[in-house]
Amino acid sequence: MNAHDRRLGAVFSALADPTRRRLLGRLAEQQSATATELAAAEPVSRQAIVKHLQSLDEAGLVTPARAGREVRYALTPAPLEDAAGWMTTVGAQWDRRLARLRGKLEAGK
Amino acid sequence: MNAHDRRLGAVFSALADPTRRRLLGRLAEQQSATATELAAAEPVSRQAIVKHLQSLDEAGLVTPARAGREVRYALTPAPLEDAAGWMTTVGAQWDRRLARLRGKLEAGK
DNA sequence: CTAGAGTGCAACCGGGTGGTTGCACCATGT
DNA sequence: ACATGGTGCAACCACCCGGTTGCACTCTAG
Repeated sequence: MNAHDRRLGAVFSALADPTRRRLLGRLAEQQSATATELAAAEPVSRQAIVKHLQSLDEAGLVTPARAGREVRYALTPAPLEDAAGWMTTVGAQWDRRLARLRGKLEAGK
Repeated sequence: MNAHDRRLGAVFSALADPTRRRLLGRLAEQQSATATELAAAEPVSRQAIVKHLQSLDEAGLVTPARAGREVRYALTPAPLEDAAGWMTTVGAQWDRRLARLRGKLEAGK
C-alpha cells in the first residue's frame, strides 16, 4: 500500500537474517564501525557485510557516514520502535477481539 | 545459534511479506478463517495462501485446527511479543550506550 | 610520490521463495 | 450413492538473496 508499509517490510526482511541481527547487536554496543571491522568478526567476506549494511540502510536501521577513507556505520533505532509498535498493535487487536467474544458468550448464556 | 534465534528469524521473515502481514491483520479481526476464505480477499491463488499460512505456522504465529472438511487458522500472538521484545532490547542497549558516552564526555570536560 | 589500506562496482553462482497449474483425496449434503 | 466444495501434494517457473571473486578507485601515511 503506502510507503510506510514498504518501510515496514524492509525492516522485517532486514531483521530476518541472523547475520544482520548480529550486526545490529554489535552496533548497539559499539556505536559505530566500518564494514571491514565488522567483517573481521563474521565468518563471511567483507563484500557480504557491505551488502548486509546496505539492506540495513534501506530499512533505515543504520546510517553510513564517511570519515576520510573509511565509512563508519551507526545504529538508528527509530524504525525498530515503529515495527515493534505494529506488532503490539496486531496483538492488542487480537486481545480486544477475544474480550469482545468472551463478553458475547456470557451475555448469550 | 540456538533454537530461540531460529524461531526469531522465522518470525521476522514471516513478517517480511506484505501478504502475510495482511493475513495476520485479518486474523486479528476475525479470530479464525480457512485458506479459501482468506484467498477470496487476496489477489493470489489459494495455494499461495496455503504456503503463506504454512510459513506463519512455522513461525508459531498461527495455529491450524481441522473442523470436518475444512481447516481453520487462528492467530497466536505470543511470538509477536517475543520479537518485539528483542527489538526494544537492542534499542534500549543503544540508548544506554549513548547515556554512558554522554557521561564520559561530561566527565572528561 | 608511491605503497597500501579501505571502499566501490560488477559479474557470477546455488539455493530459496512467491507464485502458478493440474490433479488426487477426503468429507458432507442431498 | 455421488456430485461437490475444501484440502493436500507435486512439479514447474521466474526472480531474489546471500555469498564469492576480481578488479578499479580513492584516500592516507611515510
